[in-house]
Amino acid sequence: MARAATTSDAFNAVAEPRRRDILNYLAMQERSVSEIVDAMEMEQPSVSKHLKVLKGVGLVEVRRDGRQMLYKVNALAIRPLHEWTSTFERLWKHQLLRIKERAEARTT
Amino acid sequence: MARAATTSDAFNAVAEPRRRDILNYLAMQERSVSEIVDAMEMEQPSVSKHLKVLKGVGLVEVRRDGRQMLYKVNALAIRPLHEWTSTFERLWKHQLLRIKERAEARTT
DNA sequence: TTGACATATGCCTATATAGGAATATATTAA
DNA sequence: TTAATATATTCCTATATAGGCATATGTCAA
Repeated sequence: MARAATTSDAFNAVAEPRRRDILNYLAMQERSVSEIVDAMEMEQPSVSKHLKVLKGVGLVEVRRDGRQMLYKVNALAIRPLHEWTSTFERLWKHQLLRIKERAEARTT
Repeated sequence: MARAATTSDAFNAVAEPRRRDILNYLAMQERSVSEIVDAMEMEQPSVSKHLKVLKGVGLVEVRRDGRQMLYKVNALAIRPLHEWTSTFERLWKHQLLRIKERAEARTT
C-alpha cells in the first residue's frame, strides 16, 4: 500500500511545509488567494490546491467576496494536534529537568 | 515534484498513524521491537521500518540489550510540534468563547 | 454582451513511500 | 562452531501526491 492521503486528516495536511506556511500567514488575518500567492511566492494553482487540502480537513474556512475568495484559519481543527503533542509534555519536562540536574551537578 | 520525505522532519514522521501509535505505546515505557510488534499487531519488518523513520528524525532512541533493541521516545523532539500548534491556541480559545457567547445569547 | 480579473481544476510527470515476502545481520546458548 | 532468537534490510509494487502548464469557471465593470 502507498502512503496515506494528505487529505485524510490534519496531521497529514500540516506535514507539508508550504501548508504550514499558509496557516501561519492566515493566523494573522483572513486573506484572499492572491494575497497568499504574493506573500508565499508560490504559483496561484499551487496555492489553490493547498487551500483545497486545508479546507478538506477543516483547517481553513472560505467565504466569497466579489471576485475574491477569503480564507481564514479554523484554529479548532489544530487543537487535536496540540492535544496529541501535549500527552508527551510530561515526558519532555522530565527530560529537561534531568538535563538541568546534570548541568548543576557538573558546576557544583 | 513529489511529496516531501517522511524522514525529513517530525511533522512528516507523525503524519503516519501507525507511527503515532508506536509513539503512544512507547510513551509509557521503553520497549523491545517484539513487544511493539505484539502490541501493535503489525509485521515485524514494518515495525522496524517505522522505527527507523522515527529514529531518523530523532523521535525515538535505541539501545541494545543482548539480542534485543530497546526503543524509547525522545519527547523533546515532539516539542516543536507542540509549540507550532500553540501559536494557534489564542485563536481557538477565541473561537470557543464566541461559541459560548452565542449559546448564552440563545438561552437568554 | 464582452473583456478583464480572481480562482479552481484537469492533465502529466517524477518521486517517495508503506506493506508484503524473502533474506541478511547480530547475538547468545549449546 | 552451530542452531535459535531478535532485528534490520532489500526488492517489488501500488498509490498518492506536489508542481508546472493550460484551461475552465465565476464575478464584476463597461
